Amino acid sequence: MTQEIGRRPNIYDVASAAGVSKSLVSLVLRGAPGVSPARRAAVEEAIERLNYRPSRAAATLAGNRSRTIGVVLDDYRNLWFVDLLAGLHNQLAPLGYRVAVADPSFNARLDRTPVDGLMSLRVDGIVIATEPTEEMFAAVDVPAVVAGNRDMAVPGADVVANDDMMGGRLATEHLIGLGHRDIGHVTGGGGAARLRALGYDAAMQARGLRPHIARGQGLTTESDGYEAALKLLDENPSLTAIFAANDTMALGAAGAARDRGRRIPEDLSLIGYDNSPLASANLLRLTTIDGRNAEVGAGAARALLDRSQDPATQVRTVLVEPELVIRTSTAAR
Amino acid sequence: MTQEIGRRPNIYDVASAAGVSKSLVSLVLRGAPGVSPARRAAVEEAIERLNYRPSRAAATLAGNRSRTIGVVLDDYRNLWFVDLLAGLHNQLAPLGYRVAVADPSFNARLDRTPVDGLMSLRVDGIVIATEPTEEMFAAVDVPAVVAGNRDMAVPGADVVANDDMMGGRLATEHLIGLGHRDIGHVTGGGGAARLRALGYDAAMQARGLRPHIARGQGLTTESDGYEAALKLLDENPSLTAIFAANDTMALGAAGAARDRGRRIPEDLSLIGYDNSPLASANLLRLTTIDGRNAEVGAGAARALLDRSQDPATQVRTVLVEPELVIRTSTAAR
DNA sequence: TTGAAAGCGCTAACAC
DNA sequence: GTGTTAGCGCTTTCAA
Repeated sequence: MTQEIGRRPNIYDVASAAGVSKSLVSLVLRGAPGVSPARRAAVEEAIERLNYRPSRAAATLAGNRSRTIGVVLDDYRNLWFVDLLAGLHNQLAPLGYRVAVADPSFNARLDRTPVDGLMSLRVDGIVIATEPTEEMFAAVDVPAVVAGNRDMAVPGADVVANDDMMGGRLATEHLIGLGHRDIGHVTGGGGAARLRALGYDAAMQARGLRPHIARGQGLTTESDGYEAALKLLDENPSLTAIFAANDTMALGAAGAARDRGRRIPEDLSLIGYDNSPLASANLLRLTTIDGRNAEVGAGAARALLDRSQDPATQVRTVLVEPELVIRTSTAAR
Repeated sequence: MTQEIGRRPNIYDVASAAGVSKSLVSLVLRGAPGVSPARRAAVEEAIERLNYRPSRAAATLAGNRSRTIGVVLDDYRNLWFVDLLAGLHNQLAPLGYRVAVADPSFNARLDRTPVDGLMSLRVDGIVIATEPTEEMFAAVDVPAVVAGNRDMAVPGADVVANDDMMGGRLATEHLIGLGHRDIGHVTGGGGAARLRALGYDAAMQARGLRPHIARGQGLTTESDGYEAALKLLDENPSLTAIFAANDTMALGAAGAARDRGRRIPEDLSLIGYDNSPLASANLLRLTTIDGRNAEVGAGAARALLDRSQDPATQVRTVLVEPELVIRTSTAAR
């Protein structure tokens, strides 16, 4: 053991411990074919014995690519992204790619936008899972895909999303199918909510029903849902059903219903959107629309890989079909 | 503009565009003092014009440190970590450090443990915000701190946590103070839950009250809380209050109460733990214990910085005092 | 199938 | 206050 104490082993240490050259070690690390089993075993044994971990910094620098995909997230509090990340990871991990998450609220002050941090990491692609800003996409110069429907288009970026308008229609038609006629909608800010509201509106109009839409002060939080639902219930006492733009707002709406003495589903049917962990909670057992975010994530990964192979690919939009998930927060009138 | 198209600008490009040497650029990047205002402005202008983003890979490799702190997270679904990250970030960002998150469920298959990935990133320190495993801390060779109380101790790592036992006592004493005598506790797996249960037990014993503890099949999820609370309510119909080991389990308990026809707080008082976003939802308005996770995060950051300055520092445990947050899920008997 | 050697873009120590 | 230079630990030709 000639290795100094305290120094981290590097590829040379492994190579000499295994009695091979460092290129050979590099090949083994990347699982390249055509390395003799004996040498491969020797290298693996040396890696294990020295507790060697390759430096990603060196690999990124030398290879001029990080094998990392960056994801720009909105807010950890809204759980819709969990399946998105899982879907991304499932596609990407087998190819040796990693996922790095950037939250706009963190690492601020170090970078002007979360994208800056990812560019400094030399990510090979970016998934924008938030409402994009001009500043943000000005900084991007790798393949990018926008996950989810947004108000603003990012030039040159593919879009992979669930079909929010169809989802809004599905939700509304479910309520209509249960016999409801006075159906309110609780909406918020952002492209997805806008489309869900359009779907709601289309379904109502198609049946000649009058739409009732309300929104809170902010975006799509629980308290926005609460506020908006109160407004709806107070202005339209005959309402028998509410469609909330997402599960978090539906939680708020459930609070409003409770505060107005309306039982769910006996007095008021409630449907959400996202099929987040919240929806399956026993207190809510919320009927909701599943945007199939894992498939959105997988689609985003594929779009990124396609585009990095051929940057000139036509920009496209991929829409995943949402599904109705029936629980017990909705009932026949 | 002699720069090739397509190539990313590097520090040389900036230097020559600004008419200075590359060390000067490096100094400006790190905000070093003692650079003349004129040259600093020239460098900043060049950075802006070329849209230059320094390569973190190169900086890490050359500087032999990444200025990044790694955080190992449990599960995105449980929101207790949100404030922890904020606290970490607030301490670290002014010093130019970044935070990288590793989720055990992601990036699996690439690494044996999430720690491997962070070591490959050459993080300067690690915050373990999950139940540690032997495999995990065998791989760590940078300063480490465990955030939160855990079953297993990590040798050489500081611990920063809220005082879960005191919190358990606080919660229980709040209920006792409201006149409750038949108080049940819903618990789960992990070190924090164990200590919270001890606090509950101590408070009950101190008043000569008989403890009733139940747990679900799994760890500390909503459905575990639901199951355990059902058990509690069915076996002890005289129960007038429940203390749940965290807010997520409290949500489950609220579902169980509803299913057994118990109104909160009229028929049953309910208290949670964590003061997560869930607790402030209007449907719950949950009285809870605030573990002050932002301060835990800040403490973890300080512990890491202290230890990297002097690795021989005595290992210590820092306990943050939890606080009772009263909402309307608890009421006098 | 394996080895040698040239960088990748930066930091830090030192010289001026 | 500013410039020069030697690596950091890898990947990637290219040759053997």
